Amino acid sequence: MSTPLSSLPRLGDLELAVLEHLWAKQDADVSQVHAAIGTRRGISTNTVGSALERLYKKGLLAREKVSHAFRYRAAMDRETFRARKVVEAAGGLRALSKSGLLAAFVDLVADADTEALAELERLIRVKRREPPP
Amino acid sequence: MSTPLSSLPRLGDLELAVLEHLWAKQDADVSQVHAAIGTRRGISTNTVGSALERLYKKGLLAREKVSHAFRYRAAMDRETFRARKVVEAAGGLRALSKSGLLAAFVDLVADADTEALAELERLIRVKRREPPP
DNA sequence: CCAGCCTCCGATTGACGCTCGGAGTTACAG
DNA sequence: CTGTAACTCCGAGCGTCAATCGGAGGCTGG
Repeated sequence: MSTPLSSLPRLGDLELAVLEHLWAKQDADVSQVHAAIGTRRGISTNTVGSALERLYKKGLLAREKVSHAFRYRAAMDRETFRARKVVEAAGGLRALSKSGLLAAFVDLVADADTEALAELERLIRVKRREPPP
Repeated sequence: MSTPLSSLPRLGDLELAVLEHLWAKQDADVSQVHAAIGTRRGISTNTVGSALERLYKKGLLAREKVSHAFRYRAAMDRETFRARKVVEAAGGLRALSKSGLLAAFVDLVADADTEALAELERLIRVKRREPPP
């Protein structure tokens, strides 16, 4: 097990939107994030700043002082974040492998999209060919 | 798509424990659930009853009057519930199939458990052999 | 018919996100 | 070097939601 997988904190709507923006833009400061998603919501710059700071304290963002303002970026990429969420929702990796959940998961993916199933299979084949570290 | 996927309500700790108990025991009334998980927590029977009722109103439990007390049982099985949670966490089936999420998911499973990966592969092969309905 | 158990409403508490103002700090211009 | 403007962050108020439990009212069984 390479990742300890400390559980992800619960996120609100604004926090999610902010995170999404940073995944798209790579990095941004408070006013840029506010311009992108705060104006549309009619909220103040401070509110956006609070969300950024909350996310930073939760370890989901990294930041760096540039002149007198912080520049924020996501601490993990979007796919890793979502994948962790998925594992959490499943009740942990142990639950994933031991219960019938994998089967239920495959059912869902299959129902949605046959191509996704093929892609999943391909990914696994590639993965299994990798030598275990 | 077989599942309509109306989003699952947020559940608290007690509600989760109650649901877990009902998955294990099939069905139970308030005092049985309280005896099983309420006593350990030092909470009153009423509190457990409230949790049961909340879950019922959320549509996660079904119930049936037996004499003057309700008998509760889970409205969906554990695997279905978790699988829905997983889809929700992924941001919908669409996100699951279209983004790199599948790859990240495979990475996580692979890191944790090589056997799970093999099982996943087997499940997919079986699934792909099935004629699409 | 009535004592007793059960259900369910309502009140309270606590956690947490959203929201923003204001205090304190820092950078840059003049 | 000093003032102004911008930025950070604390704290307070509000809303939501789960947990908790008491009490009112209903239904059962004796």
